[in-house]
Amino acid sequence: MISFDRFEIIDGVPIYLQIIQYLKRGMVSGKISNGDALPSRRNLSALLGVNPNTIQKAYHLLEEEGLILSQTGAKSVVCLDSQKLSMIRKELLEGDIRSVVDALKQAGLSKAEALALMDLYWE
Amino acid sequence: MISFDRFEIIDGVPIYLQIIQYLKRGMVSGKISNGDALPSRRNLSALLGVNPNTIQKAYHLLEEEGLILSQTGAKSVVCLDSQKLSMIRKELLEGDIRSVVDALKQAGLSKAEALALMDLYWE
DNA sequence: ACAACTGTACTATGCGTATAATACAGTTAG
DNA sequence: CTAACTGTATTATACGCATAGTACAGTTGT
Repeated sequence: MISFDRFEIIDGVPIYLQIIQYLKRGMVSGKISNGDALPSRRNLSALLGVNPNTIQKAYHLLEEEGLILSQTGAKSVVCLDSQKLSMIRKELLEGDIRSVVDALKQAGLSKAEALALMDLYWE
Repeated sequence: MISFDRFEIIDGVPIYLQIIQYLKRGMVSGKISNGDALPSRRNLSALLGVNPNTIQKAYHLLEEEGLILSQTGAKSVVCLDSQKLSMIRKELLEGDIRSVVDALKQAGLSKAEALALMDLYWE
């Protein structure tokens, strides 16, 4: 069963997007694999303290992306292959890096300063 | 006059927050200094293609933070000292770095991989 | 002084996110 | 089989973001 232990809601970002992002990052890291069962919509909503409809929205979008499979009555299940995985990896990492690089450049930092800062904050 | 030449709206993030962030980053980088005049609400709204009320919201919040001064009839003006500046610098950079470090860790990257990726995408 | 600009205020509308409550249909485990 | 769980669907409400339009008060430059 996929765990949401270290999941924390950031406000300002839509919750259903954070859930999708969390699961995709789990897939990229290898913590979540093909065939893994997802928590039920009702369970996860209770665990995270959000509305079941919010979980449904996240799961539904993942289904549309072909990353999970759902059938009425049964638990939803991760549906992943190496091709999908490398797509997600590229999409996620590129987005994360581009946004921080833009931000730090706009703040006037040099590449060296940026790298030093990231090195410092890694712990 | 403060320029918004290289400002581009990202969707998914509230526009008024992007404007605030853009100005703060300009202050941190030194491109925006104490006393600089801001574009009028109407001008900037036309330039960015957004509603004047959206600009007003951003400027109003900056006023509440004490970073700009406005008086009816006259242009708004940046109000900055070295103390405010170091506060903003810390707030901005810490936020940017923390979020990307969290994201990359969650995706299973090592520190070295993260630094290499940032080095690669800096151009 | 006057016209053109400035900041400020207010109402109304639409859209997306999130919540709440309810209902129905299919699976699964005892 | 049956009870408890699953996914799915619907309606209603509330809030924040953004838009549109209008209005008024104060400044600035000619």
